[in-house]
Amino acid sequence: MEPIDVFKALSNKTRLNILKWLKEPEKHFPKQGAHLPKEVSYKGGVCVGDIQEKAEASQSTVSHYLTMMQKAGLLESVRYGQWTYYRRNEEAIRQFAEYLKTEI
Amino acid sequence: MEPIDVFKALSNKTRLNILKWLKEPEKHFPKQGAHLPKEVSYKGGVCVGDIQEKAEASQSTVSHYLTMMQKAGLLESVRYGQWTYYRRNEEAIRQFAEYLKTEI
DNA sequence: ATTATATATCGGTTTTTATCGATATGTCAA
DNA sequence: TTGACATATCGATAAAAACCGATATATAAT
Repeated sequence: MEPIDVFKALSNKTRLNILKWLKEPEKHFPKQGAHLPKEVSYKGGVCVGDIQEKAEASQSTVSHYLTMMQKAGLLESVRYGQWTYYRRNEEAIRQFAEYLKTEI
Repeated sequence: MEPIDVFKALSNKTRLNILKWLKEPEKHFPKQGAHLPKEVSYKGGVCVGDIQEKAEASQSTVSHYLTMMQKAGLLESVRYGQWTYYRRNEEAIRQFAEYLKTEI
């Protein structure tokens, strides 16, 4: 987890919003998990399409954002069928907050 | 203090270094305060020239960096004669770390 | 097999950021 | 008041990021 990459990922309004939205997925993405059979639930995960709809940017842009945030360590993902579900990587985020507090 | 501006300011290696160096000015800037009469000491402040030397970038670039970091709220400055001294704005940095921990 | 759907990747254009040298501004010393 | 120095700002170019539509890939349904 490179701090610089995390700072870059967070220095964009839409990406910052995505991270915040994913704190309360059920609140911001009402139809969350609609495509998932219950036995494969991925807690807190939201599919790209739902995020795109809310973010109001093109499909390719949002896909790119999510990849970038994942590479930075802020998100993790799982693919179920044709959907990719993204959710926060809470442990990495916690570590980053800790890094900021002590090292910066 | 706009979080986005802070993230942008921190998403550059040199700027991030400057912020870290200023945590221990006496360690990283040996001749710190050399131009200052003792009665006007500005605790933790380092002049632009010393920072530039250490940062190994042009004078205009470093000056620009410092201005940007100040606008973001990470630094504060005072002018003494022909020198501008910059130091960390610890309270703002603490607030930002707190924001990150609770809001992000 | 074909079609439909979701997501990822590609290629290109526009916008922003990085970075420098040159110049302006402000201060000090002779 | 002239000259030297520190810093800030300007103007320009180069590099990187943003962003989109088009296309590729993977899965699912018919």
